[in-house]
Amino acid sequence: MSAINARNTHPLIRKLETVFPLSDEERKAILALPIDQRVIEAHQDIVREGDRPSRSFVIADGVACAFKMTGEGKRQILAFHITGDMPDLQSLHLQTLDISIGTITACKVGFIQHEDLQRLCERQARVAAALWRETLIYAAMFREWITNIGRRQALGRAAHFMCEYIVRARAMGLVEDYSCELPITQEELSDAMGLSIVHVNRVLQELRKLGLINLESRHLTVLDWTGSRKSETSTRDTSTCRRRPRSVTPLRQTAARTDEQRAAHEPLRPSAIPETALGQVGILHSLKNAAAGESSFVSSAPPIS
Amino acid sequence: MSAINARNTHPLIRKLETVFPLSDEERKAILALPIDQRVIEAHQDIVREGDRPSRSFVIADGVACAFKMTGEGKRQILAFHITGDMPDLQSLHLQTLDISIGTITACKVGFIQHEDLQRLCERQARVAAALWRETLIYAAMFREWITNIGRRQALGRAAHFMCEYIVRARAMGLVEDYSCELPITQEELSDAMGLSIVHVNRVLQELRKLGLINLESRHLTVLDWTGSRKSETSTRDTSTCRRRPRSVTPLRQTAARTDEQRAAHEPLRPSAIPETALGQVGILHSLKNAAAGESSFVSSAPPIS
DNA sequence: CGTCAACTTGAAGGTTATCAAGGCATGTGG
DNA sequence: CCACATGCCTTGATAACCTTCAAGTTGACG
Repeated sequence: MSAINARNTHPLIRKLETVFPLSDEERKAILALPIDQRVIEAHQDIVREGDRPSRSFVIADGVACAFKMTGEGKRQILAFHITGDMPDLQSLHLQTLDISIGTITACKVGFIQHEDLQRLCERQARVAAALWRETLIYAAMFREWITNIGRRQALGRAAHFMCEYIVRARAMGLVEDYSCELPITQEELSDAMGLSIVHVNRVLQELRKLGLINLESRHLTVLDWTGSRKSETSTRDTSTCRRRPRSVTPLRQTAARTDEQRAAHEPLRPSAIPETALGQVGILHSLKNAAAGESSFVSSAPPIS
Repeated sequence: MSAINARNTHPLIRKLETVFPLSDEERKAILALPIDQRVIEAHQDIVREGDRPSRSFVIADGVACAFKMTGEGKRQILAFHITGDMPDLQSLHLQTLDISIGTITACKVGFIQHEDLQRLCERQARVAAALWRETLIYAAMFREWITNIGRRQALGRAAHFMCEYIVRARAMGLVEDYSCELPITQEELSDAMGLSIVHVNRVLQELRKLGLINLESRHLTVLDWTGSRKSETSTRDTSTCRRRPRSVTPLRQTAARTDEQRAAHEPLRPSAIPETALGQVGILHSLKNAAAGESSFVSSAPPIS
């Protein structure tokens, strides 16, 4: 809310400018898009699996989520969407939606007709590319999400989630001092992380006890971003990796963070501490890549003091 | 192998034609792409997390996988890629790779320079859209994968996986009578499904015991696709869904399969049996949506007798 | 002051991981 | 042709992690 109305710009422009600065012409073209703005109250579905929307939408304010239901009636939340996101941008090319999107908090939502977007894309090639890129970034987030759920246990999973969320919020300027609104209930968190509510509750308490996060009245603060309390780098031992013995470097991820990449983001780089702590290795790395291929994603956000 | 060499066409053309028929001009443009074909042996990385490739590649034959490594050295496989796939197409717009891609079997791989692809996209708008769509389909697969790992337990997870794999293979014409090659070890399966090897082994045996699949010497057959052994539709009861009580229709997925969609795919439609059986509800539904928005994805494959 | 949603806690049981060992096929060199 | 190694699959026992059930607490709000 606050930060958003402060900068009174078109959410789409803000979003795209986290990638590259727009030309006047491009900006004008976006501002010319007919937008149908609405407020949708909390806990409502905006679109549903199986719909064939003729328009997409931007979230101008609030938090929404994309989810699927299992045949058994279990819900899996796939992503939380914040200001500037276009959660169903894919429907521009994929007619039938494979996900539902619902609000978490009340949301200000701007609907844009597909035809208008299509026309914009035809005329402004760079904008088209930026939108494509946007969908690719979502895909990268999904990959991160899979890895988190598939290969980390509850504590690390929650820690990772918090980091990821705050990095994303930061890119939209919603973070100050590693601190942001997190208007998401534990039930919703559990559906996002593939855990039970009860266990999420316990894990969050554990994170608090470890002095890693502060989470109260829907406000999240990451206390130990840099991983000052590292519990030894010992886990980073080759012997840990039983799998894939033929591979040249099983712990490839470590190697993948080149010095160049490291240097570019020093202030935000989490340390190489093991799963149990915040500041998890993979997070920024992937998100950063995903976001901009480059530094722009992170560095376009206001610097953390 | 067999089926691929039989139809001796450009893998990219075959792939794109699962979406819509190409014009002669488009076909010519694709055939004119300079491609660097190579054979890469099994269990080798093709590209790695952190790389900044200047080219993408098509898999002309064989199976590869996209994966990430955790800080702890655990591997999560995100997708298996078969003939016709372009696993790192995203690198066309996202400079730094957030995943590694390695071969499972020996692969015939065709590398295409980004500049050439870019030029193709500029000149053939429909091809550009098709490629964009291709990346969107991958994203839909990732979403399906998240749901599978996050909200299903081992047996259903494995069942779902088998269905998904065979549907994908089928779209490339690699399936006959619900039967295809599955040259993937249990270890690799475990990294894909977020389980331990031991447990994957047990779950596969369970599926065999239930008479749902046949899996030996790297050949998979789905025996009970239609779910003839349904164990009552009883799970489809509203009371099952404790979560999200405010939502209008919690079991939205059911409703989402409209009659129209149903009719279009009757022969392949899995029944609405619970998690424990193959022919899991979500699979075709999402994949189908993801794939074509329409029927084309599935129906372009040779019909199952 | 009562209600409701969200959060919290304890106890019990189920699913899945881990450890350890054995089996079976394939391939290689002597 | 046999000994040996290697990769993959299999099995049993034990323990850890997480879910479920059941109940209680807290805070916001009318």
